[in-house]
Amino acid sequence: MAKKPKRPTYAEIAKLAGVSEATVSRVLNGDDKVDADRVKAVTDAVEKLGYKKNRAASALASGRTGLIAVVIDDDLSVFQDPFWGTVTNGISRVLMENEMQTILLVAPLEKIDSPVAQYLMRGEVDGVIFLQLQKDSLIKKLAKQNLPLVVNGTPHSSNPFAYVDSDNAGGAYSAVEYLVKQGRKTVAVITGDLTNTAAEQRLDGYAAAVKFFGILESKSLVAKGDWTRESGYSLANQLMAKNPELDAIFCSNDIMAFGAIAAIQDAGKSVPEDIAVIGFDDSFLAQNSHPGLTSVRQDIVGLGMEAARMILAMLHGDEVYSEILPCELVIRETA
Amino acid sequence: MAKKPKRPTYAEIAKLAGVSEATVSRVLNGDDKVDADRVKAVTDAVEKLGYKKNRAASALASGRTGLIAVVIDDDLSVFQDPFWGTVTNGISRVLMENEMQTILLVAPLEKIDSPVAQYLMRGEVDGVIFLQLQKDSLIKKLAKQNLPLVVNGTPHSSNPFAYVDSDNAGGAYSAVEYLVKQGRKTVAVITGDLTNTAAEQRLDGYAAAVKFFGILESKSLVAKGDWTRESGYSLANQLMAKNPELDAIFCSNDIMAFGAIAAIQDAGKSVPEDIAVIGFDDSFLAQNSHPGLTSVRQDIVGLGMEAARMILAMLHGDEVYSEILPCELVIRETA
DNA sequence: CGTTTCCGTGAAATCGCTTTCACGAAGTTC
DNA sequence: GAACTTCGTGAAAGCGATTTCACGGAAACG
Repeated sequence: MAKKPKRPTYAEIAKLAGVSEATVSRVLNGDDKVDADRVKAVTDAVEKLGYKKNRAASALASGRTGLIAVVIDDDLSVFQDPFWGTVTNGISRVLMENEMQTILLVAPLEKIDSPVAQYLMRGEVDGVIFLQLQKDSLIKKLAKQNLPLVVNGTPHSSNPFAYVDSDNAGGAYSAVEYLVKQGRKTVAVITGDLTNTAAEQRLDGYAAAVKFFGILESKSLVAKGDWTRESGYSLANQLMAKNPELDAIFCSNDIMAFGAIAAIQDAGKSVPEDIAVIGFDDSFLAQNSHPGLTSVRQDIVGLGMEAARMILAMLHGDEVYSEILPCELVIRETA
Repeated sequence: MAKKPKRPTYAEIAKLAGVSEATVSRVLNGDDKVDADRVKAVTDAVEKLGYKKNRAASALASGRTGLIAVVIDDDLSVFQDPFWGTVTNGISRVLMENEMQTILLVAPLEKIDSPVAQYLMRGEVDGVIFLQLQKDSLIKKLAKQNLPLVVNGTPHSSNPFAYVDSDNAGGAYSAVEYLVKQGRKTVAVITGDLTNTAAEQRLDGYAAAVKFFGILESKSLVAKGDWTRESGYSLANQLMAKNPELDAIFCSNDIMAFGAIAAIQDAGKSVPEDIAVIGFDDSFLAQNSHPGLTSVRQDIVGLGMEAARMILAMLHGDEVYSEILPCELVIRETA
């Protein structure tokens, strides 16, 4: 057991500052109607004693725990994808700066009455950030309880909660725009699993750019993938077979892009000379591959930081609106 | 603000069970010397009321927060590597099962008096798990305070704290063993940054196997890398130049293995026909590359789970010993 | 049997902070 | 200048558990 170095309490501060404990509390919680001299006296005393609030006592008295839960649905793969780790990093950073604690909940959320769900509903945390969309029913129920809540990723329908997401459509658009400006005429797309809003939006961005720049629009240029390398490989083969003119492929993630590149090379063509390839995510993979993959980068840490800021704003009672963060095309060798 | 659904307290349980609050506390905290009938009465009441302890109140009264901190030194790259996310996943899972909360601290730990360090020393958590080795001074100071503490990774010297790590040496050994059994005669190694104990151990494992199986030992077969793809590439070239007989390379991580493979192929040789390559980590990269990389897999989730179990044991007052988890060779196409 | 130990139990104090409430001083109103 | 507000402040009552302490009865001892 850790030995407890006796920490100062309100009693000592109050004595040293010559005020009541109530006033100490007011000062420390930013109540504005306290005489300036007293505020000074208290802050000085706090400084001098190196005082830090006891979170447990504070939580007990106020009912606010100072905890924000980050919920990750634990279907194995989740944290294997560095994406979520990075988002969490951003969240943690912002919360810490604001004296809030990030507590991590990795668990299957299948049922609305799972232990985690109950935990959240019990008011053990001041707010929740969901990484990726969960069962809507749970989220709605929590929202109804007025528990501050932010979701990472765009929901399917209009929803009673705020979310943050990358500008998937914009990112896809800029990838296609770049390809066109490089002189590519026939740009295909390999989508992700379209039940996923991110995949949908990336396809929308592609379609919008194709239309805007007036290059060939064709159903045969749209291949529906499922995020896997295999789908990238086989769909790239199909695309090449159906479209002899094909000179560029935009893939909705990096993994599929690698599959596509392999297919292109196996077909005896070269990247980017014959066919340019752009991925999405600017993953570790993209950065460390050979040739370097041109890819759309999301501000992943930013997603986390923004989610955290939104939660803090909600806690503060402010009105909060969903946010879309811009993406950026990172140009390497494949396009 | 979340509305607080009024939760039951000891008072109600005590009334319903016909005992004092003190007894309720005893039952709920597993004090064994309580009359069996009363235990039954209390547990029944708890069940019936759907009671859950208020953590803040409990923490305030007992001085135990129920929180375990997971500390990650935030030098950017950290959570980019899915390794730590996965470890954290394991930790969180075990702690949650034991009604403990995982709080995430992502912050630069440079100074011993950083905010995070102070936070930890202030007794805001019951225990700490460090992901990767931190400044020894901080850890030692915390250990001196008797704060339960587990480190992921092997420390350089004997230390006053417990750690968990993978059997790096064993993993490397088994990789070389496999290569030898496949008939390879001249096996080189590309090490990681040798100031790192994991890199050191992997090299030791390689050396032990080379000696044991009686294959060629030579300084020219040991190339000192730094974990990067570039080092893998250039060192593989050097190795090939110096050793015409070279027919296998064991790399201390997957990234360098990919660099090596690129070098081999650029030299007009093929993998694994001419030269076999084995990596370490069995990363996402290894699983999704083409050709599939043969690599040494660590039980990453296991590392986290074990660390969590160790912390719990310490909290329980048990003697705890460092643990080394076995690695497993995953055979794919490159060897 | 009388006396001493041992044990399970409840009353009450306590943990450290927040918040309500009432009070007196100062500021307004007519 | 009486009556009414407004405002900053401290006393004190919680928040909901844990833990100390003392008590009475049962068991053990002589």
